[in-house]
Amino acid sequence: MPIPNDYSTPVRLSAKERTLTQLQKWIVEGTLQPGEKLVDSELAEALGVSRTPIREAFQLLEVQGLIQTFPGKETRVTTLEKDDIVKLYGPLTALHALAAELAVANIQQENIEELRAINASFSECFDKEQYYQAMEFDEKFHDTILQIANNPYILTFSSSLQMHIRRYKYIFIKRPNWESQAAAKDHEAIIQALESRDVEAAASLMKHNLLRPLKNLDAML
Amino acid sequence: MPIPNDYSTPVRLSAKERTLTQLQKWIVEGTLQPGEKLVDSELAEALGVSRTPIREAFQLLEVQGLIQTFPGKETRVTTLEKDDIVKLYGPLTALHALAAELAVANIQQENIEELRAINASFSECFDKEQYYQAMEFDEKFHDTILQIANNPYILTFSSSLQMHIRRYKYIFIKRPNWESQAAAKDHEAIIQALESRDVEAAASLMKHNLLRPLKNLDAML
DNA sequence: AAACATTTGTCCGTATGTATA
DNA sequence: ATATACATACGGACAAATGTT
Repeated sequence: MPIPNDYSTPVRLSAKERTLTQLQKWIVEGTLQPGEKLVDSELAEALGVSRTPIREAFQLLEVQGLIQTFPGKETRVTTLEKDDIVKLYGPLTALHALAAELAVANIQQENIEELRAINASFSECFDKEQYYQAMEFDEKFHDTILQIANNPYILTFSSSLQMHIRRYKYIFIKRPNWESQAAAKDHEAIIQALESRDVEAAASLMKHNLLRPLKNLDAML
Repeated sequence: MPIPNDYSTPVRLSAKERTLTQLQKWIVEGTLQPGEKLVDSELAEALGVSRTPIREAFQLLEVQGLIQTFPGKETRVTTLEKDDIVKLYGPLTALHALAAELAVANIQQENIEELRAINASFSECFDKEQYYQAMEFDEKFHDTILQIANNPYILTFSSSLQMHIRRYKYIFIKRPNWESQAAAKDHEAIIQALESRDVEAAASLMKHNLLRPLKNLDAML
C-alpha cells in the first residue's frame, strides 16, 4: 500500500480545502450531475460552512473546468459530451510522453525499483479482480514517472486531465473494469526503456500505453 | 482581423475580474516583484475595492502559479529561478506540436489566409523595429493554430504557459528584442505543412520554431 | 412596464492562527 | 513562556443584477 505523501501537511484543513475536495469528489463521481445547478447558500448549509469557502472553492472548480459560473446569474456543473473524451487523451499522451523523455535524464536505480514494485502491485490486482485498485496503481505508476521528470507544469496539467478522465469514466462507464493485463506488460517495457536510457522508446511506449484504453472505448460507451 | 468572441459578455466587469487582470499584469510585468509580500487590505485600498475580490483573485493567481499563499500566514509573489525557464518550453512545445497535428485535420482555406495575413504583419514589425508588437503577432499566429486544433485543454494550458514565459521575459530580459526574422520563415513553412496536410512536418516545424528562442537565451540572460 | 423573488457580488466585522518581542 | 501585533479565514448582512410574474 502506498504511503500518502501529504502526511507532513497539518491535519488542520481549512474550510475552503474541505469544501473543494468534497465538491470535486461529488462532481467527478457523478453525485452532482452534469448540468446540475449549484447554489452556494444551499451547499454552505449542507457542508456546515458559510458561503465564503463555497465561493472560493467555486473559483477553483471553474478554472479546473468542473463547473461554469454565469456571473450574476447562476452556477452549474459542466456538461459532458461523450465524444469529447478523446480530446483529453491527446494532451495527456503528449505530456506523459514528454515526461518519459525527461525522466530518462533523471532516473536512478531506486526509481526503477519503485516502478517495478508499483507495477507488481498493479498486476496482482487483476488476480484479485480488484479493478478499482488496479486503476489507482496505474495512476501511481504514471505519477511516479511524472515526479521523476521533475517538471511542475507537466504535473499540474496531467493531474487536471486525469481528474476529467476519471469523471468521464464515472459518468459514462459505471463498472470499474477499465484496465487490462496488457497494461502491466506496457509498464515493464517502459521501465526497461528508462533503464537503458532510450529516449525514443520511452516516449513511444508511453504513448502506446496511454492510448490503449481508447481502443476499447467505443465498445464501452 | 478576427472579431473577439467575448463580445457577447457584458462590458460590465466585476471587481474580481478587474482585480485579477490588474494583478496578473503587475506580476507578469514585474511591477510586483518576485517574492514580494502581498497584503489583501493594502491592495484593496490601492484598487478601490474591498478585500473579498482581492482574495478571490488570489485564489486564481495561486493556481496559475503567480503567487503562493501560506495559509494563515502570508501571501507572496512566486519567485523565479532563471534556469527554470527551460521547463516551460518542454510542455509548450509538446502541446503546440500536438495542436499542429490536430489542426491539419480541421484546417480550411480561410484559416490559411488568416495565418498568412498574421505572419505578414509579424514580418512587417521588424522593418519598423516594433519588437513588442512583433511578439504579439507571434502569439496571435500560434493562438490561431490552437484555435483551429479545437481542443480546450491545449488552449488553457498553453495560455497559462505563455503567461509564465512572458513573465520570465519581463523579469530577466528587459528589452523586447526576443523575436527574429527567422521566425517568419518558420511560420511560412508551418503554413505550407498545414496546407499540404503533412502531419509530421507540421509538428516538427512547430517544435523547431518554438525552440528557436531557447538557443539565444544563454546570451541574453 | 414594474414590482418581486432569487442568486450572485461585495463589504466589513470578528475569530483564528502565526510570528516576534 | 506569555503577551502582543499582524495577516489571514470565515461569517453574516447588504447591494446589485437577473429572470419572472
